[in-house]
Amino acid sequence: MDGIQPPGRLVTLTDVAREAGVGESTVSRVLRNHGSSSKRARERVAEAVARLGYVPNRLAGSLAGPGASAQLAGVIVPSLANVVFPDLLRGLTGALDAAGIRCVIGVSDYDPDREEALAAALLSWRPAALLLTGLEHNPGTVALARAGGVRVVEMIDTDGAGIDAVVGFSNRAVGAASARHLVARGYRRIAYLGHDLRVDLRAGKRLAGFEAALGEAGLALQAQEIRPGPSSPGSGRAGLEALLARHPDLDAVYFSNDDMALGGYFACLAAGLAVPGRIALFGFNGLDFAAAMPQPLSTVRTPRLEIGRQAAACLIGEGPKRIDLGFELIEGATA
Amino acid sequence: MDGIQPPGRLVTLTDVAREAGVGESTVSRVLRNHGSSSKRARERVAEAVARLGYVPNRLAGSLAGPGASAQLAGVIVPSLANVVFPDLLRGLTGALDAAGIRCVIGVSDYDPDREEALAAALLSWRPAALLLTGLEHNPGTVALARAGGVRVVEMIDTDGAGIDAVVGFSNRAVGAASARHLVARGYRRIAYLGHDLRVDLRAGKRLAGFEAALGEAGLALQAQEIRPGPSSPGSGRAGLEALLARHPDLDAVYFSNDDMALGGYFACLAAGLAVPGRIALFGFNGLDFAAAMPQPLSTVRTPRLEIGRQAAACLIGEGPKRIDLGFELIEGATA
DNA sequence: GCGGCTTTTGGCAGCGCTGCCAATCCGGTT
DNA sequence: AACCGGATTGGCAGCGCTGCCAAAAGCCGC
Repeated sequence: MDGIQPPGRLVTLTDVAREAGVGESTVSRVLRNHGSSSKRARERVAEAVARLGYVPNRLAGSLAGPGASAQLAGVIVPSLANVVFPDLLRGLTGALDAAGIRCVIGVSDYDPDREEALAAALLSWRPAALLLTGLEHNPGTVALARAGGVRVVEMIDTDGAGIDAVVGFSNRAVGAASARHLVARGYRRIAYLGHDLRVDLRAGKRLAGFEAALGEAGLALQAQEIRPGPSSPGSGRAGLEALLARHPDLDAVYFSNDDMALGGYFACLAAGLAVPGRIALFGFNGLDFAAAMPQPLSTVRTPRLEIGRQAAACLIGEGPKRIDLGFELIEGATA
Repeated sequence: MDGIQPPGRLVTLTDVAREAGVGESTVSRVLRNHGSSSKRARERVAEAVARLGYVPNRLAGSLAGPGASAQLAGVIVPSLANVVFPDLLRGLTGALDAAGIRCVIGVSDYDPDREEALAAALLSWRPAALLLTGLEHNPGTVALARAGGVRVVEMIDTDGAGIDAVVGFSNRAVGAASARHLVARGYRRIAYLGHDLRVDLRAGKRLAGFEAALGEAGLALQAQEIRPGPSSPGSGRAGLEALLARHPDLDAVYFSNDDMALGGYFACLAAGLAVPGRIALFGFNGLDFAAAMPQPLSTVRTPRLEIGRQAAACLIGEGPKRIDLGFELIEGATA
């Protein structure tokens, strides 16, 4: 398999051509199944490839080809700690795989400057597309994306104008729907419990939509608890405990996401507070565990995988520029 | 920023050289900060780069350089649905970022053939390293990895021989430690509840270690429930319900991971079964939520991020070939 | 103002591949 | 037997960059 190569040098297409006794162009054509070639040529090339263990060098291939690399996609996500983004990647890689496109990933840690640096770094691989999260970016990032000569897809958020293609749902609408649900269920003394909003702008948009809808119902947020650091069940539990200590009269809490809500639920279990009788809980994301809870979590299911898939479709088959995939409110039993 | 380029062509190093009034080699040297250059040259190049919005083409750079691309790492994980792998990626990207190395990812869906195809696809980008999950691969994958002329790092599992470098912990030892813990706590009628073992070989190794340790204590697994599909809280809940229906006399359950265990905990809450009085639960992974539960989950914390970091170190600074990062048994309150 | 030295510079080949084009081949015609 | 159109083929330039090397520039002391 690994042949008798002088260890320093890998097998090249030229080696294959020599071994197969055909020209380089023939090998190239056969391997890419592009243009015409005789059965005999195909067989000889296949044999030589197997014999030498040839692995094409796409660096060279992409450089020589016309549109530079059309085989890589640059993806920048703010985090990998939040299930949302791996789910997004899952949808992406799944759909891109079939097209032979690989994802090169960058993690911005919710830092726009880092995002910009990553955009430049990823563009230097001349990807077919640049996939960003959200609509808010540094001017420099936008300039890079525009000048990069690549398709740009902004994922998850549709509340605002995008650079090129946008695939996601309206976070404002999610917040509004969540508020309307709580109001309709009769909750009046409602608080918000979230993680750092300065970094997670989409959570901020949900909250804005939530407050707006509350306002329309003549209500206002009774309290707001913002926990430092990333969202987590631990943070949600501590947050709800803190919130209820300060505002014992609350009857419902809107969490920035399901992880926080799960922590809140644990806090209620631990303190023996009836859910939703004493306090109602409402999440966001519709994660797996939400449905498995003794009382299914009331939340909003977001089409994370589908966003990834549609984003992939956007770079392959020139789909529409703007796709709103909506969301689904899950009534659950906690609110 | 995006200059006055004819839209088809991106700015090249030659353009920068012309704009700056210096030679191409000078631009190259300045940009890579390699070799000596005058202050004046550096300034002129910097200006030209900014003026033209130049983004280097690493495809070309890597092709021209000596060791092909040393700036990409190919990573193959079996799944992105299990938090473990995003965590791994998180550690990896974090550590690799500083070195300017980007990860190209492939998701094998626990399929060795797919893994092999992905290995070939990733190697075609001439990465500096190939990072695999686990130690079990197709012969073809191993051959590719060896012939690829790249550093190979196998992550997570240390129970067996690796191709090149191995970073992880012993899954067998985790299983054994978990069993000893349960035995020491007095549990005797112990069952295993997991997801499909044929695909998740590491879960199988944990179970093997678990059963071996049980055997040493003169005990045997009372029952075993394998749920189809991936692990999830929903699957864990349904699994525990099924298990207890068949074997009401169980006093402890070892889950394939925390997600499953969380589902089991929910099942107990829903059925009003005392944990650990009526039934003890033991997980694996040490996820965030485990500590936030009303009763902290008894589990084993695995060094997922650290595995990623050490794997990164393996490709940068020629670290040791084999790193066992161990694990930590968390006593919790559920077992 | 001139060697002798170091620093800085530009030209150019070539990394492995693909696209283009001209050459060759094949089978059937005339 | 010479001829024709399409299928198949190989040669070679060139993608954008880096490494090498020789040339040019700068610097020192005399």
